[in-house]
Amino acid sequence: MSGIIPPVFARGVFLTLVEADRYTARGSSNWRNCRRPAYRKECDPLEFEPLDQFQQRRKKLSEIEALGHSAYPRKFAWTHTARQIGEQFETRTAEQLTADPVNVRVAGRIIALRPHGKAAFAHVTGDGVRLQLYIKLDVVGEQAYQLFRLLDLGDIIGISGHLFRTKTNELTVWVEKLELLSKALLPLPEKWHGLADVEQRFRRRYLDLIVNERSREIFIRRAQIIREIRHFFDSRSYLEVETPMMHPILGGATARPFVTHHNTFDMDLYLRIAPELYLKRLVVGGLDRVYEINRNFRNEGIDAIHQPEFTMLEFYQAYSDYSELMDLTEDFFRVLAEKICGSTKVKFGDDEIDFGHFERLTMREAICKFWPEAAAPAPNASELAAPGGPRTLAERYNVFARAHGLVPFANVTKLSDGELTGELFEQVAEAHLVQPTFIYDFPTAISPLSKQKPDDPSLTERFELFIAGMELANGFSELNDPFDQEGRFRAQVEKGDPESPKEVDTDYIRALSHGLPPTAGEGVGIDRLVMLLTDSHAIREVVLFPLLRTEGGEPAEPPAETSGEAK
RNA sequence: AGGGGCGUAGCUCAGUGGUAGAGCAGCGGCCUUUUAAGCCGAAGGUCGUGGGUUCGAUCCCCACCGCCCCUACCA
Repeated sequence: MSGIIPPVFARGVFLTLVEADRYTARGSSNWRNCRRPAYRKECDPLEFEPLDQFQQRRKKLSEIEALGHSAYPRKFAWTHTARQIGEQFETRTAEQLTADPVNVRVAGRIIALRPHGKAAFAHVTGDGVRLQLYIKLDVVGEQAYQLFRLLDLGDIIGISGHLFRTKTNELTVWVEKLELLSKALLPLPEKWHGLADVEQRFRRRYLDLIVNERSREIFIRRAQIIREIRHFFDSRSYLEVETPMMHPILGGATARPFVTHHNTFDMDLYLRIAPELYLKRLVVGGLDRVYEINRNFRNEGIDAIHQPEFTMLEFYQAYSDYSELMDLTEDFFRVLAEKICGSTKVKFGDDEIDFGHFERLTMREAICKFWPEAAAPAPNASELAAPGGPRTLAERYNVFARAHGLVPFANVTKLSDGELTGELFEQVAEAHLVQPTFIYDFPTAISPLSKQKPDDPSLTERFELFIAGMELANGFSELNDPFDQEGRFRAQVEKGDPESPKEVDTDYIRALSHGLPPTAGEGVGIDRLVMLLTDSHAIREVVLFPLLRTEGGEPAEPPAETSGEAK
């Protein structure tokens, strides 16, 4: 999105540039192509801070062209990456490298320069690995050495040469030929401390990735995790599918949506808050096992474990119920931990998460188990199950909360027993669930899409998996009775909350009326899973470009259609 | 949304009610096995933005912008 220099114009500058102001000539219709941040009032010539260094490097670029080198050549035929050189030749001794020379062509970004007059050392990175180069005037020749002198930290170069070992025994390329592959007009962050400012790390993620190895590793590992997820489900005969991200009717979760608009249909659409209802339509359609790795959008708060757009895995399997899914989920997490981290025991902050052992507690058991001592007496499960029991306990909890400066429940009288049970669980138990724990048998009142338990209609066959105090997964035996489903949808609409659906998704009810097999389905928060497996404690560390407010203070203007013709 | 913290050179950070400092990067010079290379020299700043108090504000006060933390919201 940064400025694009029209080639003709750029060429003219490179050939004629002596003073910087030649370059800043404006008014050319070519500038119509110049995309700039919306908060900038006019289309300035391509220039960025630090201006002195930007201009300095631009000057060098024109000098490089004057030497006859292409500024931005098309390609470079490499034989090895920096990583491959390390992997393949690290064991070769200096004698072996002399006796049996290894020739390489390798490309990378310059990250360190140590010139010594007529020779120099440099480090480049390629594929995340550092590689040292040694460049000597009397080896590469006057012309190439002149080019080398015009290079800066951040430039991308390609070299050819052979491997040798220096006095300090570092595997190094003895450079014979050198070419510039891309000039960096802006400097890299400081070489010892890198880019530490969190805001800048997210806004300029490209710099973060160059400079902070941990950041790079997180996203490589994230990709491995996604790959293993696909492997896990593909090998179990699941079909990967893609369902719409723009929904005419809200559904599949309780959340506040983003709204967008389709012009031709003149139709408002919601960005999906969950793919659930579409995936179950597919099971109706005979795709008995489906999964989708999907982006969801929820217009809600942002904190260490919430982003407005986040990635979920959802999968559905016909002829199963939630207890089978809990077993599958244990396998899933254990396999991922082993494959990604090499062990079922994974360090997460001060904790060691053991993916080899999962606890299972009903929601009512969890409330009883973690009931605060100061709010004694602890309830028992039958107290929670009794009509009005959760309300009595919520009131008891509120007495305790007010006495201890905690936030009491606001709407004890308005909420149902089921809703209060959910609230109690969240307040009392959730934060304690560090080791993998399934909480199961959720109240029906907070589970509009799950099937009730045969022996207790106040509860559903639903579970959530908690690890490190975070909700990681949510699964249930899918409600497939269309009459029951319609009734629960209507109840949601009648509630009229901002998070509730505004209308009943009758097509989904119609789909159920064609017959959904007994099906179990589950969603897994991929961002949170990546957090766990990379020891990251903020979701934005595992999302490449987390949402930040627009830089520059002024709200971004929509791009004007006529801006190109305005002059 | 409420409370707290932060914003100083491109980067990482010091600092003070009296016109601002270091290291790295950059610039000029020296240097043919260094690796935080070294040595010499010069430069670089509307101290987030806008108001106010003051003889004088980067510092004190207010508002705004952005980021972080806590709380709230959040299946």
